[in-house]
Amino acid sequence: MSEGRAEGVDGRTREALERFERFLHQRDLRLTEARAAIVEAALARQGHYPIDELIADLKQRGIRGSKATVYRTLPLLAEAGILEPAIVAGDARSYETTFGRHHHDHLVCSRCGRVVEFEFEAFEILQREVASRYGFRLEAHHHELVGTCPDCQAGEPPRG
Amino acid sequence: MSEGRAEGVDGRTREALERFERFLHQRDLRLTEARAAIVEAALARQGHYPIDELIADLKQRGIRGSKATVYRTLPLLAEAGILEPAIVAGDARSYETTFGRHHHDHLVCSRCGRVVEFEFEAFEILQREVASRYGFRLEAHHHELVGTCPDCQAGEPPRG
DNA sequence: CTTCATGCAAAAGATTTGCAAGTTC
DNA sequence: GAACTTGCAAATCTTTTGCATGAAG
Repeated sequence: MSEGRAEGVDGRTREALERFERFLHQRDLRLTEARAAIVEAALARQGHYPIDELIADLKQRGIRGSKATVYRTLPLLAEAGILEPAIVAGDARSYETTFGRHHHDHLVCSRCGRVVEFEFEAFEILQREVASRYGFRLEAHHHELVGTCPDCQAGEPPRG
Repeated sequence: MSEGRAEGVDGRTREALERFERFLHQRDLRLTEARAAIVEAALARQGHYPIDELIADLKQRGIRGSKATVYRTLPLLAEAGILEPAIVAGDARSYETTFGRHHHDHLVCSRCGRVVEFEFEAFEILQREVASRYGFRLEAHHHELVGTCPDCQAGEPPRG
């Protein structure tokens, strides 16, 4: 990174870059151009994305960031609290950019793959309850509901 | 399968074999020796297991069931409701044998990997609530709490 | 200049597939 | 016999690593 970075980048992305830079400094690592490009690509993404889509995004954009660099950077971004590995029910590894977003969980359509986000405070409360019941200090959770969405129910063939 | 199958097998395993056989019949597939051996190995397992551990079990036991056959059989067992892919937070694909067991969710220690199972009816109720709010027909859910278990908290170095 | 980062290509794993030979109905 | 299975090896895919070269402090 030599010139003024992050031109044309929105506020959330800029904040993410700042947070990442702080995080890296703490470990004597550096915010390089390649890493910044990956942050920008991740922040531009919505919802869940498999790693190779992120790599494709990078190729389309500036062209910087090799596959290996992306693989090396994603765990750092996760540790820095910028993104999270997404629940995987067997398919390819995916991530979700969580920086600057409210916590939410997901409702996934098993037919069409549509993802609906929901927030429901009662879950958070009960989760703390369960953790404390077992003496655990709660750090995170994965919660995903799977079902058939209204559209797919409508287009469904009558039960055979 | 020619000789009397399932000798020395417990009731739950026998029921699983029966269910699987019915499932296979519906599709004009067959309950072969290799498939039965995989069912037995899966039913003998507790908790989460990566695929290669199941394969190792098979090698130890009767020696039948090649890697490819196991990979081909696991999705069938999942469809038959005998096991389920386990939540994966990034590592290797694992399964859990659910046949004949109460539904439960998991509390996982992020330090030592210990897994505690819990049942909490309130979650189930709220999940139905959320699904119906969005018009989804609920089919399944993945719910995992991540934290530090009591033992690991005790053995923890004082905060630096 | 010393340490860290990158890209490429090779390596390592995990999963899937093609196919000839063996089973089951 | 026709249809379904299996095991093996080869083919794919995904992710990780080694290393020489290029930046950053």
